[in-house]
Amino acid sequence: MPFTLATWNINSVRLREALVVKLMTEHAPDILCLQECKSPVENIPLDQFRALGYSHMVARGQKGYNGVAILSKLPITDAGDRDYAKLGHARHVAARLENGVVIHNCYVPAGGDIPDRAENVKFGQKLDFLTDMRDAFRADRPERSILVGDLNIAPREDDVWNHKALLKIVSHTPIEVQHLADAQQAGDWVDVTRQDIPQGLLYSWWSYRSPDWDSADKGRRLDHIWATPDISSAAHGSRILRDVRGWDQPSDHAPVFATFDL
Amino acid sequence: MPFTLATWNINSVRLREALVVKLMTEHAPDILCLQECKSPVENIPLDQFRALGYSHMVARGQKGYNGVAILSKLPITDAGDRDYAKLGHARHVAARLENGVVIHNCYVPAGGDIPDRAENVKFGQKLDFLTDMRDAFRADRPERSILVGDLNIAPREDDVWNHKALLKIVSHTPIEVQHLADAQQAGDWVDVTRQDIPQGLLYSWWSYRSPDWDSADKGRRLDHIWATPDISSAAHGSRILRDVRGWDQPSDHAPVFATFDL
DNA sequence: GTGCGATGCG
DNA sequence: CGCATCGCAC
Repeated sequence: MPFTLATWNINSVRLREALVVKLMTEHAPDILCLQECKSPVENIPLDQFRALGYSHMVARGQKGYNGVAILSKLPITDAGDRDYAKLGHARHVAARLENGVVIHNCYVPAGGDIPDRAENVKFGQKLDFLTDMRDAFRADRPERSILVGDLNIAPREDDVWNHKALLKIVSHTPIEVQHLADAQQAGDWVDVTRQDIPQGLLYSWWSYRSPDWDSADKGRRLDHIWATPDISSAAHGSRILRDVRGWDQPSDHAPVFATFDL
Repeated sequence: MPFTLATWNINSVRLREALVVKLMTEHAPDILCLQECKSPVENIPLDQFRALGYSHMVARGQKGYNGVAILSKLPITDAGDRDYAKLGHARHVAARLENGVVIHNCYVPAGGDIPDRAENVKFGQKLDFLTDMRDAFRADRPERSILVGDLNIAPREDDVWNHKALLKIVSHTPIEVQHLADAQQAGDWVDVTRQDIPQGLLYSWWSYRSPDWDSADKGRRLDHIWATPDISSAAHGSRILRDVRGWDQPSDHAPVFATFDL
């Protein structure tokens, strides 16, 4: 049975409940992974999502920051969470489908403004988070797994609007890109989006600070869908719903989609 | 030339710009006096009001608190402000019409919760504000003048939903009512609203805290229109637009109207 | 630019 | 309850 999966940094699930409903109604992914819910789990407006067929949720939350949720039309069970870098944040949760496939929903720390762990503890935490991810995948090699989320890193030159200009900007520095690559390699993860769309500029995030985000198009691909090699060939149909960034009172992230024939 | 005047505590003129526009469009007072603008004067959205014919404004503002504005279709000139009780707040401004009539727009301090100046400095400031008003009217007896605003006192038994229950509640305590009466008497001010509507319960404010404000109807008449005796007989047509309290995202105050044939 | 918490004020 | 400020995060 094929299923479609989406990942979306929603930047407050309560404030943007209507946008989640709109995405569910108009695009109907079978599984929707959200980041930055900024809400305790009990305050996520689950009833509205349930009414649209999303009967299952596995989530972790905290009061005003972070928070990840997996909403699903298909039955899922809670597969636990990881506190990478021991930050005490709600930045990871996993769910298991009935076919055994495990979905990891991640929200990697943004890392602050200064790309130097000596000057900026947040940047160190970001690197540590990725290192802990790497070590976890090394220790327990994932199988039949999908990893999605806001990884807050644009790894490739064509994942940013200006590679040279962003080399010193957090999200595209070589050290971050290397840490992400190490984690990816440790799990043997296949970048599904780039498997489907190997060429060309591709973004999933545009800053709020530029009102003309669409014409200026200074984007970055921070949101990712990965899969382990045993199921990566089942993936297809990747796309980023850029239009969603233009909806009313939008998130600064656009949802990323992929379909798996499993 | 008759003119209609309204007073309205707007509780943020920027947030409720659309409601001001709606009142201007649907009820079109010639002069609209606002209190609790909560905005520096330069941030009041004057252009929108100008487009509806309100070409003149006389206002005083501060950053997040207080603030009074007189918007007018008729030409007005700035007639100064008073810092009663020396609070350094934007709680009074006056404007002069071409016929010489002076309009005072006042926002009397709310006075806190405890009706005791020994325990609550805000209550003392409220009384001092009224005493300073009284002394100013004694020293310079107003003529051909109108005084409007949120006076934060419901003077009469039928200005509150329960006289007995509110005798110890700030806004209806005997000492406040006496201070207001002293200020009124010092200027020989005529309560225009009660001149027109001498009998019956009359409110202009319903707390945000009760969701069923309309059915519970626990209101108070805190907003007033007064006039000096030389022009008070020209006043008629007083009304309080209770419906406005039921508009979307409303102020907790309803506008009070009167017409002057001058 | 946008949202959240805490706090002051009404 | 609702609005404003502030500091913080992204």
